[in-house]
Amino acid sequence: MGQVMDERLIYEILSVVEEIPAGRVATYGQIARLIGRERNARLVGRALSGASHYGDYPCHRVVNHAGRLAPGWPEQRALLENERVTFLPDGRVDMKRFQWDGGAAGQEAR
DNA sequence: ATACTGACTGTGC
DNA sequence: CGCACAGCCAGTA
Repeated sequence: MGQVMDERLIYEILSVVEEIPAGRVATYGQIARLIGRERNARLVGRALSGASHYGDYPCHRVVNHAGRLAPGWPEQRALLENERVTFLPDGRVDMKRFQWDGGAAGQEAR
């Protein structure tokens, strides 16, 4: 079957996603930068759209830089709330509080 | 091959 | 910080 982008890329992305701690969220660009593809943030989203096909990954902890959740996946909000992630009245995640440090240790949620 | 779309981001105001 | 616009990459028509 065919197409799916390089499995290597999928593996790198999922490898990072798997590292996201519960109660925290990461942005597509953040993940893209960690795998050396900062300009491929959109590709990360596309890859995650089929991540479930590769196994169980906390792809619900990945949101865009605005804290907006993935369209067509309202269930994502419940998954995050279940991890103590609070939402703003606008329906966005409070990135200031829940954005993952992404490897830059030293930062912790208060 | 070109055009449009999308789980995106950065910059300017 | 919020809105508008441009840039970017891959898939689909």
